[in-house]
Amino acid sequence: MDFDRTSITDVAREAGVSVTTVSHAFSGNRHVNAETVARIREVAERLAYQPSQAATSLKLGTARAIAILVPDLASHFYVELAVSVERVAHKRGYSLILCNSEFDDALEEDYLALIQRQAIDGLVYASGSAAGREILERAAPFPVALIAGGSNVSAPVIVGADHRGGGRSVGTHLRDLGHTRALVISAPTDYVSSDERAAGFAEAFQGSILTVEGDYRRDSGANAVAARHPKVYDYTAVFALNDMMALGAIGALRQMGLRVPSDVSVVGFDDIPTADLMNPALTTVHQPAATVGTYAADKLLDLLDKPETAAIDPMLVPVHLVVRESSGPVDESL
Amino acid sequence: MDFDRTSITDVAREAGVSVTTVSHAFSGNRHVNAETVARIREVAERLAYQPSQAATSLKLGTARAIAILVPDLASHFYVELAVSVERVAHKRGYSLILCNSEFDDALEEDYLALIQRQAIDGLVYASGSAAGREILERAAPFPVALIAGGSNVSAPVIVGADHRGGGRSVGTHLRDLGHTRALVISAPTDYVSSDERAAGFAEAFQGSILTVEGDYRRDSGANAVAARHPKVYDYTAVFALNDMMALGAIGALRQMGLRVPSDVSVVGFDDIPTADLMNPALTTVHQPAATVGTYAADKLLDLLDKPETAAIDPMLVPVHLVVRESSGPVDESL
DNA sequence: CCATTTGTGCAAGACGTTTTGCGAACCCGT
DNA sequence: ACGGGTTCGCAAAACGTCTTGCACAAATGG
Repeated sequence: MDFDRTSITDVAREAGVSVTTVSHAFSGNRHVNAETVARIREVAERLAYQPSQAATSLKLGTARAIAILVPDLASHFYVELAVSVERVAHKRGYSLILCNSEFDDALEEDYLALIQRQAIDGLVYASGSAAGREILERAAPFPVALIAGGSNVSAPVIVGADHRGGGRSVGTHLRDLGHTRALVISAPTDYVSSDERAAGFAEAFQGSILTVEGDYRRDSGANAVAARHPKVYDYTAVFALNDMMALGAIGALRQMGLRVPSDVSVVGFDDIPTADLMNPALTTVHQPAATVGTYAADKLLDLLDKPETAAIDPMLVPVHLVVRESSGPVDESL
Repeated sequence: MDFDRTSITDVAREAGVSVTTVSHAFSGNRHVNAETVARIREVAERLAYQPSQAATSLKLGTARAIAILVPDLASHFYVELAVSVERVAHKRGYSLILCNSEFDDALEEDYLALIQRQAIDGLVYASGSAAGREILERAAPFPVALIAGGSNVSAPVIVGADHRGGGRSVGTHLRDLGHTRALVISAPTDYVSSDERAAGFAEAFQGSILTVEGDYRRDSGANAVAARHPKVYDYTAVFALNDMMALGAIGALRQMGLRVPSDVSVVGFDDIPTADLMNPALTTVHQPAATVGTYAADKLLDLLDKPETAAIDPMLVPVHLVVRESSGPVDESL
């Protein structure tokens, strides 16, 4: 297929030096005359020489790559996370391998094999499944940045948005509006971020709460309210654990002839890019995904690039409630 | 740091066989007794052995990885594309390296170095920049799947959505509605997909067209119409080359006190997941991103996995117009 | 002019696999 | 007991890079 790849030997020959010198010219490991370096650089450029990834990787024991493992790249938060992680990885000379588990434990396990393979030097783990966490424990001293951590798993880098605080601010908001009975559309409970959001909400809301499990998708939000009519299950507010489900809920509410927010208020979580364009504009919790991703990636790469780096304290990134039109005071006339 | 990695030698010792046999047990390259294979498998499992990626890569000359290069992962189309490509890659035993050029030619060049590095076996190139294409030419016989191809660049796999057809259907739709003067909010012209959309539109619309260049973001859509008031620039319809700009345009129109679609119709492109929830619901062109991505990845990997595969004819995936509420007949009373 | 520094070459080993030719056992049926 | 098949070990080479000890020349300093 491909016959001739330009190797370090070719560069050496062309530049009239030994491979030793070429190698040192790049690594800086041994002093090389400035002119020689320049000449080598020029030749390498001309021949489009790049050292074989596999060879350097094998010799140096480093892959110059990290991976990001997310449960659902279709979700806005994870996209923004991946983008920000990719940006710092690239800036620091690492490649980013994308792993999308789609909430499937078996897939997660597949991806985690990249560690044993030494195909990656570090991992940004943003999929909070119980199974995955157990696996992470096994991979013990491996450099991983845990996103949306919380709980009892330890990792060299832990950073997350303040889901509990976010949930709490939603609870407060709704309670202040006069609501006392709410429906929360939750999500698979082995994902800590969901648990935290729901727990924070319960803490602050202090009213009666009915919980229906969703799966983060629009349909599940719609189904949740469709199966529990507000009038019969008696609630005036809905807290969906993400925006998509909130949107689904609003749609279903509409179809039932109910108005948002005069009949029932709906609050989401994430603040997707079009949340402000909805009708009504969605009240939701804004997550600074890029901040989280950038911080996680930077700390993770610090760990890899400068071994003298100490362990880092867990970091909690604040979130904030964005009040728009989908939430309002309870209609006393009811 | 890490002292002991379980190598193939460890597995051999533990299973009481030679490394030769272990290797053959996995590769199937030489017949090995079924019981022996089972024992080796069991031991490997127990020791959590995975062959070193670097070593196999070096020996076999294959990285078992491909990359996807997109201009903007924040855009819905590219996310869906990446997700579908990742799915196929994983299913077929490849890793996917994410490259987000952010419309920056320098970054593209960085990423393309992965090819020389032999860090990837193939590439899904979805960033239609002129510079990138020129680079691709240099990497000549490299297995690349070109997305949104068109134009004159050749590649082993070419697959794209029918942007021209999509643009055409928008043109037809608007013309049939009675519009004769339109504003198109375009995008950097060295990206072929944009050119195609605009060209198709012009073909079918056959009215007077005013073009303003945007950058695919909401703001640029808003700015475009803000700078050209419909009443003074005299148009009754706008075609934005993607949904985000269309949404921006609608917002700006609103702010000018104009109604959509009774005063001016707005059509987008992409059909983002919340397009149907807008107010008004957005008329747009649906792109089957997953179909494109799956096809591209499958064909690309066919090329890598079975060398006997012949070159593939370019494939054009049909798109379709989704008429919703943001477009309507011209108001004759004006 | 001798001592030191600077710049480089040479050769060899290592990283962990995969592959291959050459046997050497062993089992089977006859 | 013999030819043929099955199963496997051994040893060596190879993939492309980095590293290192030793050597040697040229340039520099005193």
